[in-house]
Amino acid sequence: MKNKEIARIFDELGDMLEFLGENPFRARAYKRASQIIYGLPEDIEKLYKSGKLSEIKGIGESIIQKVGEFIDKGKISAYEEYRSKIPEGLLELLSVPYIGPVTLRTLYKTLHITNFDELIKACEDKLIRNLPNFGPKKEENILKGLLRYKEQSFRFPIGLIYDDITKLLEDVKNIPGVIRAEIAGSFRRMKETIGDIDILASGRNTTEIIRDFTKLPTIKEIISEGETKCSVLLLTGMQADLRVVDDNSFGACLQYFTGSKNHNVKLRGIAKDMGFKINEYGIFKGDELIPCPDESIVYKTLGLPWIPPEMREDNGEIELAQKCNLPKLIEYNDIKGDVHVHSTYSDGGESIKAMAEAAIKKGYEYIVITDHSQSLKIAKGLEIERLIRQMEEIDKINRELAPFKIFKGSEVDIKHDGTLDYPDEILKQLDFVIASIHSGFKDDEKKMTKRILNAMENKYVTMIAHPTGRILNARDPYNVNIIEMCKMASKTNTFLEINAYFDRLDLNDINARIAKEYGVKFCIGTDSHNSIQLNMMIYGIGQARRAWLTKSDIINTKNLQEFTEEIKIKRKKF
DNA sequence: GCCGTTTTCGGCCCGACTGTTTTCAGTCG
Ligand SMILES: Nc1nc2c(ncn2[C@H]2C[C@H](O)[C@@H](COP(=O)(O)OP(=O)(O)OP(=O)(O)O)O2)c(=O)[nH]1
Ligand SMILES: [Mg+2]
Ligand SMILES: [Mg+2]
Ligand SMILES: [Zn+2]
Repeated sequence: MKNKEIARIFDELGDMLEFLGENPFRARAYKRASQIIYGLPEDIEKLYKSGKLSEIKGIGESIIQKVGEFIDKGKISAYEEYRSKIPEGLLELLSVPYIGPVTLRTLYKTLHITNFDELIKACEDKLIRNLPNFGPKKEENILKGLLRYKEQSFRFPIGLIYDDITKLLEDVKNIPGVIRAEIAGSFRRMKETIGDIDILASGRNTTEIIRDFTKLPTIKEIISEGETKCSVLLLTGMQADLRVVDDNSFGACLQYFTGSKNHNVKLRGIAKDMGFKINEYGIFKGDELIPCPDESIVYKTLGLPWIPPEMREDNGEIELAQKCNLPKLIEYNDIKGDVHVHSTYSDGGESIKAMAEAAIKKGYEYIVITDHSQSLKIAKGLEIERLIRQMEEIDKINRELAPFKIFKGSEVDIKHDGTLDYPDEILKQLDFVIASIHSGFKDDEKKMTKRILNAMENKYVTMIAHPTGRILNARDPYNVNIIEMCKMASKTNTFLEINAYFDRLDLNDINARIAKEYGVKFCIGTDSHNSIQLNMMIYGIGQARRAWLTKSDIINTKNLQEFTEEIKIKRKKF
């Protein structure tokens, strides 16, 4: 799929136009198109060839022509033209705090800065302060921005900072005068990675609340501080934004601060057309303020149902809300069991029984124990004899823990030659067989896709785990053809996993939404290697909600009896 | 560049904080 590649080009085209000082709305149109294409629940090439691209709002004649050019020739001439005019590496500086298109243009035109190192040097040589409309503060800020950018330009996986964020929220709630407080931003939308922490609080004396916040011991540096908001750097290097409003505005401000930006822009545009104005303080009809203590009032005033935060990406959710057609998303308490759990038999840290007891504490009815298979030696993969002994132990524990049920499973390696790591006579004895890739990540698309399709064509393979293999901030997805994988999953009744492990989240939101279009059914598994990790389930559910999945799309929302039947279906139909 | 049962031209979300601007532009949320 060329979606990502094309999206990246349009995003850069947007940057180029901003840098060149073109009409900012034109630049924004490219960025908008980039985001639409990135989040497209289909293959852009297919849409282009069937003429359906023009039906998408925000994609017009010029963009379609460029998409066509890229698909046919692998190049976009207008883009190449701009690229030859702008030094490589220059636009990267737009990601540096305090540097926007105007600043960058001045730096380039006057000091001929073209990259990170030259800009650092210019700051150190105190060349910046003398430029027109610049000064010593600006110079100092740019240097700080450069260092911050160098130190930490990546985004945090949501699971990695979940506890820190909830702790910070408690700190805010404990500030005297705070009435209500909530986490907003990408965290509330359950995005897989989080750029910064956004917290909203309500209270009367906003200035004092903000001052108290800046004195918290977890705060390293204040970036900005005013009467309604402040930005700080935490000791962890993360940025946190606090917004404080009167309690009557809490709902409107939560709506604003939850975003996404594109969702807000779309919503505000609709409000405007209807004769309203929305901002973070409320919704206005002329001069009259309609107070919004509750977020749903904002939506209700526009004749819309409340939209779950996970859907607020302007990916079509507002149109659906207008038709009162929002899906009923899977809820965080819908999960009845975990389908991807390791034990000390392979590389897990706790016994089967300990994992089962932790699952019982979470209110689950079942888990599937899925230790690694024999060829995965680094993870203590199970030889066949050990696997058989494990099955016997599971039988024994099941007698003790009934009616809770431990299913016999395995995470069977799809070997480099495309075969599975256990023979069928063994697989058929297992209740739930996971197949997954742990080697040969560099295979080309044809080979990698064939390996995975082969696995799905095995009668006994219940699910493909972490289907694209990506690791957040560490490894790109391997070259699997998502569409072919989805088609085969659907055809063979093989489930695809939404792996909830904090740095996998695989399938991700976009791919899961694509998979649903092809009729795929899912399980959410945590890939837990100890009992605390069972709690990562929420991140997987978050991605499922972001993919608009409902309870019926996800097999491990079924109760024990139904689940027992569901995992037999593929074998019966084969 | 995109869009339109109020428009095919003239709009495109709205506001806070900072710095050097003596009245507001730039960046960011
Ligand atoms: N109306 C409006 N709201 C915005 C704009 N920019 C940001 N917001 C709102 C919506 C965002 O979700 C929220 C927090 O801004 P952030 O920059 O922190 O973005 P967000 O948390 O969505 O993503 P992140 O993970 O931090 O990159 O503020 C804007 O240009 N207009
Ligand atoms: Mg944020
Ligand atoms: Mg923020
Ligand atoms: Zn695993």
